[in-house]
Amino acid sequence: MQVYNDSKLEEAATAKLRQAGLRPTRQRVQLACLLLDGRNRHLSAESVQREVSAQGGQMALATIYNCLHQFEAAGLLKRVHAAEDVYLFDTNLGPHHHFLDVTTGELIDMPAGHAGDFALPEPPSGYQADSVEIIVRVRPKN
Amino acid sequence: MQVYNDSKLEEAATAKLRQAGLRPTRQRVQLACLLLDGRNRHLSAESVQREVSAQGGQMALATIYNCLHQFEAAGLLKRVHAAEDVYLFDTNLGPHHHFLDVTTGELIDMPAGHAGDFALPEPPSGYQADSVEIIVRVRPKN
DNA sequence: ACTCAGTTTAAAATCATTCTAAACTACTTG
DNA sequence: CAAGTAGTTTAGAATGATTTTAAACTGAGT
Repeated sequence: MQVYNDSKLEEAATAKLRQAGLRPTRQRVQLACLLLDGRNRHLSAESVQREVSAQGGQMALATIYNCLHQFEAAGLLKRVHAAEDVYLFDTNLGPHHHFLDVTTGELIDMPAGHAGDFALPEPPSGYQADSVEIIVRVRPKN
Repeated sequence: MQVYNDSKLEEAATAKLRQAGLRPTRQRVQLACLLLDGRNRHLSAESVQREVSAQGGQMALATIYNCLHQFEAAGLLKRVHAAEDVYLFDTNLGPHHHFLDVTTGELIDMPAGHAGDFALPEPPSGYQADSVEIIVRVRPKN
C-alpha cells in the first residue's frame, strides 16, 4: 500500500487528469493519487517532495512545481496565502477561508458558512469584486 | 523642498523616532520624512529607494530593509500582503483592509467601517482571535 | 575630544522558485 | 506495432528578493 501502487486509485487519478486536459504521466498520476484523494490539506512543494520520498519514490522539485501549478490552473488545487511569505496548495476546493495559528504557522480550514455569511464590501466605483480572501490569525489560549 | 531639507519636517521626524526608541540617524530621519508624513501609501523597499534617488539621495537597500523593519516593529508602519508573493509597507496605521486590483497589482484602502462591520468568525476551540486580514480582489468593469 | 554601542554599507550568501536545454515518454499515425 | 512528435521530466544553472557579514562610520554620553 506504500511502495507498490493501488491500481484503483491510479485509475481514478488518471480519469481526473484526463478530464482536466492533462496527459496522465507517471509523475502526475503519482501526485494526483497523493493529493487529490479527498483529504483537505495544505501543502508546499517541499512537503510534497518529502511525501514522495517517504513512499520510496523520487521526483525533481521542478516537476513538483510544474505539476502543482498545472493542477492549480486546472482547478484541481487552490493556492492559498498561509502566512507572511508563505503560500501553500490547498486541496479543499470549496469556497472557504482560514484560521492561521501564528505560533506554529498551521492553517486551519474555517467551516463553510462561518465566513460565507459576510456581506461582500462594496468595491470602489468602476470596479467589480472578483474574490475574497480572509485570514483570521489566532493563537492558543495560554 | 526636494534636495535641501525642510528642518520642520526633520524635527517632527526626529521626535517620532525618539518616541519610538529609535536613534534618529541621518538615514532614519530621511526615511521618516519621506514615509511618515500622513499620506496613506503602499511601498516596497525598492520603491522607497527610487524615491530617495529621485530626491538626489542614495541609500543602501540593506539600510532601507533595516529601517522599514524597525519602523514596523516600532508601530510606525504596517506590513501588508498586497498580492501573490508581494508584501508592501503600509503607512496607514488604522485598522483597515484592502481592495486589490488584480489587473495592475494596485492596492486600494478599504474605507473604515466598510469591513469593520464584519462579525469576527468564532475561532476554533482553544484559540483566541488575534487579528484579521481581508483582501477583496477586484477588476475594472469592462 | 574620546569612546563605544548602535548603524550603515558593499558585497557575499541564502533560499524558494523558475528557467534551460537535453533526455525521455505518452500518444498518434502510417 | 514502428516511428514521429509534441509534450514532459530532469539536473543543474539562473533569478531575484531579502538577509547576513564584517568592516567602516556616527550619534550621544562622559
